[in-house]
Amino acid sequence: MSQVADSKGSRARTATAKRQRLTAAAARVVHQQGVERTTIADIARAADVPVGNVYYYFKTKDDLVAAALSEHAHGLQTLTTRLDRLPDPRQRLKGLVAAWVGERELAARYGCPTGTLASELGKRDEGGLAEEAGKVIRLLLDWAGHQFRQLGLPDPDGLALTLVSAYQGMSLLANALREPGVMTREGRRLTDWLDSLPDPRD
Amino acid sequence: MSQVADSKGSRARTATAKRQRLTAAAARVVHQQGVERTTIADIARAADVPVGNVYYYFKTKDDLVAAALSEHAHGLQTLTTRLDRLPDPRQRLKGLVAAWVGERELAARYGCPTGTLASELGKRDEGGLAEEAGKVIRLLLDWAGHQFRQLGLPDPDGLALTLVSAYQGMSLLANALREPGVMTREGRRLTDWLDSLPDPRD
Amino acid sequence: MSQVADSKGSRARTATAKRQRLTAAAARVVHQQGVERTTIADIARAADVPVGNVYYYFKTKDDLVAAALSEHAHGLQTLTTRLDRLPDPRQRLKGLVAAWVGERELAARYGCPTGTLASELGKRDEGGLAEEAGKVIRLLLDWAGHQFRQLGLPDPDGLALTLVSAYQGMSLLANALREPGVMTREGRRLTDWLDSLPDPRD
Amino acid sequence: MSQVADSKGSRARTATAKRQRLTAAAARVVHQQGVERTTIADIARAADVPVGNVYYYFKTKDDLVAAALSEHAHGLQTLTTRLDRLPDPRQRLKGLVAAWVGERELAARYGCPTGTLASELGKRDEGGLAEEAGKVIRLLLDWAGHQFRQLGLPDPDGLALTLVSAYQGMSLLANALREPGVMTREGRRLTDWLDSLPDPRD
DNA sequence: CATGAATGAGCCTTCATTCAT
DNA sequence: TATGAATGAAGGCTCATTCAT
Repeated sequence: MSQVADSKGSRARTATAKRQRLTAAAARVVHQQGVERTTIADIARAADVPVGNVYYYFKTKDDLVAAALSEHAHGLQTLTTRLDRLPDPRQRLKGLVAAWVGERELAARYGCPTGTLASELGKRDEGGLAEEAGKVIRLLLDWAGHQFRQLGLPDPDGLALTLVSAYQGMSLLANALREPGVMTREGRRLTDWLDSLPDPRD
Repeated sequence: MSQVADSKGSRARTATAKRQRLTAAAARVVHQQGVERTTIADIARAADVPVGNVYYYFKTKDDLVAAALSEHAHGLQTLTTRLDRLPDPRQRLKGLVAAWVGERELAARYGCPTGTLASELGKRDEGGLAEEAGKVIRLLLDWAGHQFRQLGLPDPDGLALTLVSAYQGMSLLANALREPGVMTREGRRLTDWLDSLPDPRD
Repeated sequence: MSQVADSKGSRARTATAKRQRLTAAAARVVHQQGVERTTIADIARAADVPVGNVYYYFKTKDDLVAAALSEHAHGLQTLTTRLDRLPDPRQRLKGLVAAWVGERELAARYGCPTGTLASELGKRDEGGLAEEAGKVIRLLLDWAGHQFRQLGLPDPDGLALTLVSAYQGMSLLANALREPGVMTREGRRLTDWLDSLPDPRD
Repeated sequence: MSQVADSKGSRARTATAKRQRLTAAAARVVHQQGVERTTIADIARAADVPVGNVYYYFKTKDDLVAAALSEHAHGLQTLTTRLDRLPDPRQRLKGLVAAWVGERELAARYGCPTGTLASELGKRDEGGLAEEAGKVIRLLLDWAGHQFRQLGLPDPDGLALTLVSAYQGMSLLANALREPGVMTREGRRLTDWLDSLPDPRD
């Protein structure tokens, strides 16, 4: 009994693992090369999966891109979940900024994964992937808005917009100029800004 | 003789006009569709030039992209030149922000022409087009830095970075969320910020 | 012990049932979609059998097509066996025509199962399936020839050919024109023709 | 002037010739192999055109099939136009039958070009090619109906249906049985039938 | 210089068939 | 026997680029 279960479980586990490998590879390669320049073969190679087999897990290339997107969303949620353990909303926001700065090398090389993806997908008409990318960014906006709200600040959503917008801007510039230092500098500015905000709860 | 001259002149003029039409078309279409999704045929059609003829003016597709890039650089210079007529650096910077907000519909649909281009080109290794895109953004940074410097503010280049970064961020978010309102809101914030900066020259 | 026996028996019965389900599904789906447009997966789905399992019962796709063919042959024999119960050969032939007309909706949508299959398989070189299809049609020719012979008519095989040919023609036209009425009209004509034939036995 | 005209003409002629070659090759190869088993490469090879170039003339494979269909329609009209020169409608109809019988070898090998095409296309849902095939067959029905009408016979369209139906049936059987003799025998029967019809105009 | 046509490499996707358990 | 997964060979189609005139 347990053998059968194990057997099935192992197969399922393998299948899931492969799917996961493909998703992760898609997220990584698409971040690095962009959607259009990324080949199914590229992703298959990165995931060490035969090309033809990719289609067993993802019906189309767009499905893979969607998976990459949700992988980024997942990474985002992992981060915010971790930050949520911090007691103070302001600390959480500063932790977010710190995380961004921590990724400065990647950002300087390839930009923000979600932002560049949204940018590229935004130039499409069909598929609905652009909307999907927008949703991932909204996750971040919502979380940040929640923190600002907890701080009791007026217009928390506006503040979130400013924060996330600053992140996207600094990522894009760091990337365009190939200068991780942009992340450091603007990150510090954001941290200072967060510190400067009053805490009406006092 | 004069006929021949006229003919040549007219041809030359025509030729120049064609080149210009192609450049403008490339800038427009690439902004809308992105580099990879844009076909030489797309640009040729938009410029009303036969496909085969494009290659007389541009040796490769990358040359056309470079032309699109310089077209954006040119547009940028036209704008800053106009703003330079304003007497006050602060007014010039606010004029820049106003210009950005004025393009909010386009930004919400396709993002910042230069920013999205830089983002897409940044995912390439070869060609040097990424560097080219960086240069165009630097033009903007330099101009803004110049204004902040004229205002006598400390760290003018840092302020320029913050300003341009904010622009790229708000364009990307407006685009990702398909909300021109982001441009309006963040534009107002930038204007307020510019107004809030001291003028050490006083 | 009896459990094991039952189990085996049930399995065997199940296995046979599965084979039968696959055969029936193949006949149906191939009739509807044609050989080339039909996927093993299509048939497996229609038979509610896992794809991988199909190959336990049929070594190749062609084997499945052959099974579909013999399924049609079987259906044909079921029909002629039923008609054979009628006392008069002329009644039997008219019964055949009536059966054809009874299938007019299916014929108008997908043509004669055997005829369209023969037509498609006829465009192959290898495999011998074309011959197989020819044999099924010959079954019909033989049966009809037998009836005409019993009627004592001269050239009974020629009459059979004319009859079956008319059936194939009207099926094809009904299908091409998507008009079941063709079956009705030509069926009536065939019935009248059968009635008009003399009965030399009188 | 004439040089330019010639030059353009020659190019146009070449292009047209190539298109024509592709159309003819498509008609031929599709007749022999069927739609699904025919690859673009097959047609390209038969027309001696590089594969990639095919798409300059035909946007999709279906376009090529449509071209093959209209090629058959064209052949049909060439035939009927020739027959129209005969003074008597009955002679024209008998001429049609004779033409069919003349093609018996091809019919025995590959069936009626239009009929088998209609049969294969009829198993599709999309594309509208099935309808197109139906139209080609209607051309034949209409012409035949016109002849019967000129003969002053009652129900001329019904007679046309019977005639064309007989043709499709005998082609299919000749093909399925691989016996050109079927065409001869049934052709003779049709000729006799046409002769047996009264001429109400007498 | 202009232009329709040509070329070929490459990409996404499908599918019959096989494998591992 | 059963079954999800794996594999690899095509096939349709696109497109940057080149050619011939």
